[in-house]
Amino acid sequence: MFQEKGSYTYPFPRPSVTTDCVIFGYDGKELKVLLVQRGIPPFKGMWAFPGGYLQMDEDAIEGAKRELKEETGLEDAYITQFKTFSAVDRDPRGRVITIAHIALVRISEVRGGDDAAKAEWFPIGAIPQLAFDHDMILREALQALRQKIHFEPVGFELLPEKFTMPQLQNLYESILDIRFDRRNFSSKMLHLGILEDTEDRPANASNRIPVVYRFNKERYDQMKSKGFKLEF
Amino acid sequence: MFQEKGSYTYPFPRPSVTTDCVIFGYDGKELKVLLVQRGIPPFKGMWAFPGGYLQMDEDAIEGAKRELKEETGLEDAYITQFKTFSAVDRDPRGRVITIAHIALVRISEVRGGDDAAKAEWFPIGAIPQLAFDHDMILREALQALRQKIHFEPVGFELLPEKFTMPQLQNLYESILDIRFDRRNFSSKMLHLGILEDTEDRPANASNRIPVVYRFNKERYDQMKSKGFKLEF
DNA sequence: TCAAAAGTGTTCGCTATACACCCATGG
DNA sequence: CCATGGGTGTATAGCGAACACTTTTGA
Repeated sequence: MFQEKGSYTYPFPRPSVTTDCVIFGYDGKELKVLLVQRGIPPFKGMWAFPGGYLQMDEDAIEGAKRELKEETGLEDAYITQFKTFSAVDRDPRGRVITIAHIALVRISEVRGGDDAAKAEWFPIGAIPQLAFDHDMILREALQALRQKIHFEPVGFELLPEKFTMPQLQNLYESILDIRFDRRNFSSKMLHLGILEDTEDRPANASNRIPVVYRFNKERYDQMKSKGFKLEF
Repeated sequence: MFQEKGSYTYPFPRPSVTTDCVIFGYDGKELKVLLVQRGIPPFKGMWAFPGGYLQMDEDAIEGAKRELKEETGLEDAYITQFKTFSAVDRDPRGRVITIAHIALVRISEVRGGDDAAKAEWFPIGAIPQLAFDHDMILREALQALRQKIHFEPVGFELLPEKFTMPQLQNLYESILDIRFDRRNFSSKMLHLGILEDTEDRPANASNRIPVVYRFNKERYDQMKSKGFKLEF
């Protein structure tokens, strides 16, 4: 898969091209991102998004998926390109442009990476100092995620298959950093017609047992193809 | 500005990186795009978006602006990155990825390009066969423009400084390919509070003289910073 | 006076919002 | 029986959509 190291010569200079993955997860309390600690200079010891060189036989999404799999073991998570960062001096080693992606994963399904690199989940509100221009990338990724959640049911990629209305609400509140009224949130969600009552009633903590829902993707795709807009 | 031709050697292969510009314009009737006809293979004789190699001392937006200026003479048009295309086989000459941009210009302000290449405006509904994967790029650019116009006042970049309500409506209808009710469109627009009556009353054709408006950018920025959403 | 284009206001239904009480469970 | 958390309905206001007639101008 990887190219042999060797010697590649071109008549004009070329930048290196990498893909980076801003991997979002949700632990039931907060929105988090997965970061890896750099073991080598530049920015040794600082944290960064998983990423690496784009191979000659893969496109950007494939590259990002490869990075995601190396870091989390996941093969079919939600992943989407969101912006390419190309500032001339963003990497002190030379001209490197990066095609940045957003991935949404269930933290519970993540296993340790193949990489030796130390990886860790950080809450969105407590991000350590980041390498390169990754603080800017994170800002823009968050903004893109917030935009997206208004029109696409992306939240469900972050929750387990079965979830309760309070969990869903808490996720939306974590992502958008605003509070919703319980009654209004619930009725708006239910009226969208994309949630399915699983009839599951698992024993809970010391309080009333919540209804457990599942996201009905078929229904959503069907409604979308008939031209309805989600708009949350 | 351009690198000297020479010999640049790297330990790993690198893709070429280009920027492309989907340049939209509006002639008062239809939404159009500016295309240039390719004079050399591959795809000789077919049409393509203005674009070219990213230089080592410019970032993607600068590259796109440079291409835009070469083709139209314009230096300060609206321009924004929208997606990077990186399919392995998108260019038969080798691995080339392109950072695609959308530019919005006033056709009347465009002058012939520096390039010898033949450039021409094509209505969105009558696009000739395009080189490379530019048909896909156009589809996605249109989609991005349609998304954007719901939340940002991008339409004004395509109209002359002074315009009438029917012109503005026709532009929206051209971009979104739907019809609006005159009364609803007008009142919705006016209630946004971002249009200013110029008091101009130019002689017209054989009918009632319309009110001439101007986009009040200061007002818009002010409202935006106070957290209002446009939503059209 | 006619044709063409532009201006304008009202009604209705839906949706967003604000808001308070009851229910189920475990301790 | 109490504390905790979850479920539910109603009233109001504002916005989007539907809809028709009048005004201005030049020919």
